[in-house]
Amino acid sequence: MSNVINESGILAISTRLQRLADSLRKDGQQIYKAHGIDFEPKWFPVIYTLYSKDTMSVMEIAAEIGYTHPSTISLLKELEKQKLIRSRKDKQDERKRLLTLSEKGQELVQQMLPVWKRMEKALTALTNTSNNLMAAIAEVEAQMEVKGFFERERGIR
Amino acid sequence: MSNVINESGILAISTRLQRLADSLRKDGQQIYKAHGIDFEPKWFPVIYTLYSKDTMSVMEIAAEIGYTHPSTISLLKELEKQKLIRSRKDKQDERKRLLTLSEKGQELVQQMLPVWKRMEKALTALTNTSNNLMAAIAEVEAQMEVKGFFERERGIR
DNA sequence: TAAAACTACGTAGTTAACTACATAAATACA
DNA sequence: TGTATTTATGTAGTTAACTACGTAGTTTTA
Repeated sequence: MSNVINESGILAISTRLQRLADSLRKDGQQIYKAHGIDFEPKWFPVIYTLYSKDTMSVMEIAAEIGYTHPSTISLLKELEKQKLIRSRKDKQDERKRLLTLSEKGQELVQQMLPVWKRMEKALTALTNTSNNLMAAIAEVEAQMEVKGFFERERGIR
Repeated sequence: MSNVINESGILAISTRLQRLADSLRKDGQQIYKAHGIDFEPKWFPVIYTLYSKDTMSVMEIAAEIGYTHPSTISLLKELEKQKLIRSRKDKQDERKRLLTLSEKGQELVQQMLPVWKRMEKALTALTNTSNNLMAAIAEVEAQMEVKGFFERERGIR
């Protein structure tokens, strides 16, 4: 599979990253299902953020999970439909909408905590090879902060 | 940025991979534009494959680049619209459609070759940290072949 | 203190992949 | 040899992110 793409090497890195992300997300979906939990992997960043921080506005959540606010809003809509979160207007600033986990959301998190532990173990086993994937991602993210791909290419003599 | 997601660690790995893939693809777009080249990063796998193998059918290309055939077909459509590739029916097997680079496509590849070299250098500089990202991806892909995320989670005691 | 600028949120439409299903040609087999 | 199966391609609709743009509060400033 993918002989030419492997040969073309690093130029196809974005394709490879995408593919890996996809298959991990799909397996995640299957795992929740296998545990009888009605939860989508894409909801994790929002739910985990609200579990950690209790109450946040739309923009704060978006910044925290690193998504744009429209993407965040559509996730929040789904989560409200699932009754996993609740929202109310901020009395101090009427522009803001404050989000919290609902009772159902908190119960679901409690139910998921042991599954998250198992997933962590499985992912650690999967990715703890001689070049550690999580570490590599963090390192590349740091390199990008210093100087992005675009700037680097421009600087090649 | 993304404090809670970094804390939640490996569970958000698919989100992190996705985000990295996205920003590299976007920078890629900018780089082509900066060189006055009318080319989308997503076209790279197909174009590079046809450049290497000369003539291939739809299914062969899909298998080669690791995409589903509908995704491949829609890429091929765009590329035909751009007149970068040409297609003809296979005389031996009337079901098959054979694709090749057009003259314009071959010229564009020649124009892109030096840019690809520069991109390779920039990407190598960006990703060659102590945990090498390309190596890490290859290692994790190999681990997934042995045993996927789903099977591993199921096996946790 | 009214106008300008900014911030928070929302909607519409796009993108780039996917799955599910349909059709036509080629091949296998009863 | 005609029917069933497989293979190659195509279409329709979905998904999960995005950008662009609009509106309504809040804050700054002339």
